[in-house]
Amino acid sequence: MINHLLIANIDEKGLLSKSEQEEFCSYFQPKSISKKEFLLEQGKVCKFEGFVLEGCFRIFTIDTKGNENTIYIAARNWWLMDIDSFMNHEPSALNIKALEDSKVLIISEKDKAALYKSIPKTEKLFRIMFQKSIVAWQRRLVRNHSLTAKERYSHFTKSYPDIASKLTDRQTSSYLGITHEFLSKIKKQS
Amino acid sequence: MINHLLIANIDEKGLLSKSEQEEFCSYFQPKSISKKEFLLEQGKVCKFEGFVLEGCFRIFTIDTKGNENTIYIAARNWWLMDIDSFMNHEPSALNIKALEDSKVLIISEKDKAALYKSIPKTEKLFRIMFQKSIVAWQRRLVRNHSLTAKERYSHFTKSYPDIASKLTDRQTSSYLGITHEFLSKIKKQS
DNA sequence: GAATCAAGTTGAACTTGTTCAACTCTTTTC
DNA sequence: GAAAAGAGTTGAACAAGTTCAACTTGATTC
Repeated sequence: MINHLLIANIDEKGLLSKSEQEEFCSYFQPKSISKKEFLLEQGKVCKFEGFVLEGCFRIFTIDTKGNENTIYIAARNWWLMDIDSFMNHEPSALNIKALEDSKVLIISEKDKAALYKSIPKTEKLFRIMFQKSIVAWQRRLVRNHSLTAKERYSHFTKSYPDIASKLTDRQTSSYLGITHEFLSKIKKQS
Repeated sequence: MINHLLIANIDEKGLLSKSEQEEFCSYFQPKSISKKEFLLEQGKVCKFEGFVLEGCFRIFTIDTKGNENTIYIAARNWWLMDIDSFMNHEPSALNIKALEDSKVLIISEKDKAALYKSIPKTEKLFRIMFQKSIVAWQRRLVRNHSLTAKERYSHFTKSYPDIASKLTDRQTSSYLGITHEFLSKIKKQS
C-alpha cells in the first residue's frame, strides 16, 4: 500500500510509476516508538534508515565532557539514521531519541540494497536527497560562523517554528551550540 | 583516456568496467586555473562539477558584513562545486578561488545528466560519495560546537597537514570560524 | 630597489558566552 | 498527593573570542 507522505518526500517529480511506488513502500516497516525511547543508542550499529510519519526525534551525540550535542531534529516528513554506522556497520556515535510518541517507517540495509537493485531509479532519488542535505549542512555551518547566538536562535525559531515549539530550552540550546543558561538570558533580552 | 586519480576517487570498489571507466572520464574536460583566479564567483550560476587534479581551491562566502567564511578547501583528489546552484540553476552564494596554479576536470550539467543516463551505476557512486560527505559535515558541526578554537585549530592542522600548510593564517581562521588576530594569539600560546 | 600592499603580531578595552551555585516552577513518579 | 527529579531563571565571577589601532614583516609591483 502506498504511503503518500513517503512517496511525496522522495519522488517529488513523479519519476516512479504507481506500481513502483507501491513496491517502494513495501520495503518499509512501520514502527511505533514511545516518548523518550531510543530508536538508536550510541555504541550500537545503526541497522536502519528511518522516515518519520508522526512525532519527532532528536539526533545527538554525548561528548567526553558529558555534554549533549544536538545534530538535528527529525519531525514528520524527515529522514533519520546514522549514515556512517549504517553504511559501514560501525558502532554509532549518535543517539536517536523520541521527543514524543512517534511513528516511523524503517528499512533494513538488506532491504535498502534490494530496493536499489529492484528499482534503480531510486538511486537517483536518494542521490538528489543527499545533495540537498549537503546544501543544508553547508548553510548551517555558515550561520554558525557568521551569526551570534541570538541571531541563530531567532533564525531557528522563525525557520522551524513547529520544531522549535516541541523542544525544551535545553534541547534548543544544544542544537544552537550554546549553554541553556545563556539561551535563557537571550530570551529575556528580546 | 582513463584518469586514474578520478577513477580511484569515485570507483573505489571497481564497479565500473575498463570501458565504462574510459567513458566516464570522457565526459570531463581539463581546465587550468592560475593562482588567485576564480573558478566560480558569487552571484554567477555554477555550471560545472569539478574534480581537482593539481593545486588547491578555497570555497567561501562573503557575508553582509564583508567577512569571508571558508566553507571548505579542495585540494588534489577533492570535488568542488556549488551543489545548490548547479542543481537549481540559481545564482551561487559561493566563491571558488585557486590558492595556487591548479588543474581541474570539469563536467557540465548536460554531460553529468548524460553520464548518469549512459552509465546508471554512476548514480550509486555519487550517491555514496554524497553520503560520505554528509558524515563529514555532521562531524564538523559537532567539532564546532564541542571544541574550543584552539582545539579546532589543533585538530585541523593534525588532520589535514597538507592543506593547512597551503593556507595563510587569515584563510585558516576563516575556516575555523575565528578572527585572524585570535588565531595569532592561539599560535603564540602553544 | 624603493614603494606599496597584504599578512601577521601585539596590546588594551570590550563583548559574547560559560560556569557554578542558588533558587523557582513544572512534571513525573510512586 | 507528597516527594523527587528535571527544566527554566538569575546573578556574579570568569574565560573565550572580538575589535580596533599600531606596529612589524614579507611579498609584489613598477
